[in-house]
Amino acid sequence: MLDPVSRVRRFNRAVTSAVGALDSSFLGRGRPLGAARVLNAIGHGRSDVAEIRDYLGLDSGLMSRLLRSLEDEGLVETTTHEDDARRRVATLTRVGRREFAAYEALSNTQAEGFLDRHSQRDALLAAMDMVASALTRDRVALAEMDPKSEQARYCLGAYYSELGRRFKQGFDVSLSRDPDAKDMRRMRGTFIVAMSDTLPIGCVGLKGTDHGYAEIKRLWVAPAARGLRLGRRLMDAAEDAARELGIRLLRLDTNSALSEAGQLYRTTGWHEIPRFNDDPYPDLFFEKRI
Amino acid sequence: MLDPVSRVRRFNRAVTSAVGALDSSFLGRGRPLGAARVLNAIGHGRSDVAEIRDYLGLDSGLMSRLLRSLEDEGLVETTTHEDDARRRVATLTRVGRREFAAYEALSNTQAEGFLDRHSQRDALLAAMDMVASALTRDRVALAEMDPKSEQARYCLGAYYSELGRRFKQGFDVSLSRDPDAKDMRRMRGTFIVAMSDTLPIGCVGLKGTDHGYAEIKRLWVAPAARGLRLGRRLMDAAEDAARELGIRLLRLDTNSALSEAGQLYRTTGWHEIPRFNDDPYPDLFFEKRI
DNA sequence: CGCCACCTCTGACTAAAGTCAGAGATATGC
DNA sequence: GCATATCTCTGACTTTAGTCAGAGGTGGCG
Repeated sequence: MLDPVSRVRRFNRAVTSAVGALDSSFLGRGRPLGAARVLNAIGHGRSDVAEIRDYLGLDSGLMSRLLRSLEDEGLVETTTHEDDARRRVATLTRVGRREFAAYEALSNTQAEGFLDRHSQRDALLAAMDMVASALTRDRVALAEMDPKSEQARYCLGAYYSELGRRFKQGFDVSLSRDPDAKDMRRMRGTFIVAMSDTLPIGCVGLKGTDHGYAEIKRLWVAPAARGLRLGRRLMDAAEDAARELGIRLLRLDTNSALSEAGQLYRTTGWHEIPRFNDDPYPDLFFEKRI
Repeated sequence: MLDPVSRVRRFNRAVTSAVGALDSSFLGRGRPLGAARVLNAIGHGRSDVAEIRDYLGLDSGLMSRLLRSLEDEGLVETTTHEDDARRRVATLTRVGRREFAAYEALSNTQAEGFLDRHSQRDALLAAMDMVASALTRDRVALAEMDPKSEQARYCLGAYYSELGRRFKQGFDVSLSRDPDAKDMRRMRGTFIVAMSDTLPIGCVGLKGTDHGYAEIKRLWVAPAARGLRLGRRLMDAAEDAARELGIRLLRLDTNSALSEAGQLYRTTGWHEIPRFNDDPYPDLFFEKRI
């Protein structure tokens, strides 16, 4: 009843029945689940037939038939791919977009209804983020993004507000040496975001300098994603990028209040060096030759 | 991407694919999912055929055939119900129990594997408890239980350790007026536990006294279950039980550090009264006429 | 150009799940 | 005791999902 494995299994039972309910609400629109899934995949912007097939794990014969049935309903049109006439591209018709919107409304209403009934929304959402991140850990994708992109800005905002919570004296970006976005773009550096499905759950910046080293900046892992060893993955990716750019020496600064980070650096080949900048926030400085 | 509804929907996508994986691991034993589900329902103690059918949401014809196929495999035996010869009762054979154990092992290994890969186990489990409680809130069952039962003792242990965390001076049961179990049993009082599936998520005690009133004691809601308005449900159930027992006046003591509790009492017809005992921990005293 | 790889589609299947009506046995209420 | 309801089971379906082989067109490369 109370051991960890039973708790996981209780969770499994709870979500199995919830998923069942979700599926059957989708059947309410008079279309088999398979066809509904294809329609929704197209609605969410997947247009290449092979990509949809892959995403939904369908056999090519089955996929073809499902697509045909959606065409017969007048929801979908297929054309051949511009660059490769073997491939087909599916798009929603006007009617199809309306039908897709109806599915979206169903999902949104369901989600809102679930949240509205709960009076500790933020805690519940945080728990859902954590579980979802753990369940999809193998599908977390690291991608280089512009440091001004929406995803990157979300990560940085979350990072700053976390520093504000964890530093006794709070945190004010304007007092810190906020790295210039252009130093975290190729070919000077890069900015990497970890995406779990549509949610950014971590980031790291590699900031080029003119002093013979590059700096690691803004390493952040969302609270919901801690425990997935994502910090290490992000650091590895940043180092790989640095090597690609011909960088041989890395430095970083951090604060002893961020104990997990210090722990990570110490166990991955970094060693402490004396202060190398006058930023007021950091009190620990590291270097690594790669 | 970042609004609450998207986060819920990301969670839905994550669990949908996880549930799919869980289902297909069950197919590994060479039996269709329907038959495996029936076998497992029987293994988990559901024996009445109508009850299983209801639980799994199956048509009676389908249920009958699935049961027949399990009988043909030699896994299940059916007999007629003792009290009602129309009903049938299914039990596992020796082979059936072995097969059920294999499914159990599969589930347990899967759950352990999931936990083992995560380095923040406790946080993850707490999150899973919270999500599971929210998803199954309509199936939370309040049941009167003996205050010495395993479930009750679990709740009380969790309650005491939470008081220890929340009171500045900590909490030591032996210093408090720990209610005698026999005062929280019918006909003097009662003890109610809220069960979500197999997990106790809340409790409340009604303690009979010889002073013309009964006391509400040990109101506790698991952190994972907060936001479900379970405190109110438990209090209502305790009041109902008090009425049944002919009790007209209720009292309780609490501590101002437990702000949610105080809030609940004030909004549900209780009013503050002077201290009526010498317990060192409470600093707030309430009364309610029912 | 020829060959091979690749994508999509169709035909021909199977398995699993689910539906529906009705038969047969048994319980329940008047 | 009889009508009616309830439970299980069987037969006869349908729908959905999924598999497999092969046809026919296209792309890429020597």
